[in-house]
Amino acid sequence: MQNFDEVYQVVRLIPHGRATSYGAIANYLGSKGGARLVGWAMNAAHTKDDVPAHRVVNRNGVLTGKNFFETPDKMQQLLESEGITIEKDQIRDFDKVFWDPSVELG
DNA sequence: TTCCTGACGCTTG
DNA sequence: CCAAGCGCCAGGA
Repeated sequence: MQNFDEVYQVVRLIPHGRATSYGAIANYLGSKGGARLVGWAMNAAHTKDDVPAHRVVNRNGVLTGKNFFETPDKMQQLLESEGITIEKDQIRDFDKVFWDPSVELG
């Protein structure tokens, strides 16, 4: 879906070592479909390897979709590989690594 | 074709 | 402050 494509575009623009939330993307796209559809888009994006879905978490910074990866630890592993610290499946200092598309992209 | 569920988030009780 | 419900769109049965 085209809506999903926009989501992929935003997710792809997430800088290395940063993370954003489903709601932030939904908000940037004008709440199109809401945060849920962003997560759903990630599911479709799962087939695409160009979309770093591991950099997308919920507004709490929790790795809710980690279970959807090849391995539940894969998401955390990728994030830690980028310098992001994970504490109990949650990003530490999420406010610091948080990447708001509506702010960064304008 | 219709109903239900889903990687979420906000508002209300 | 904590818990529950509703709303968003799309896809599968």
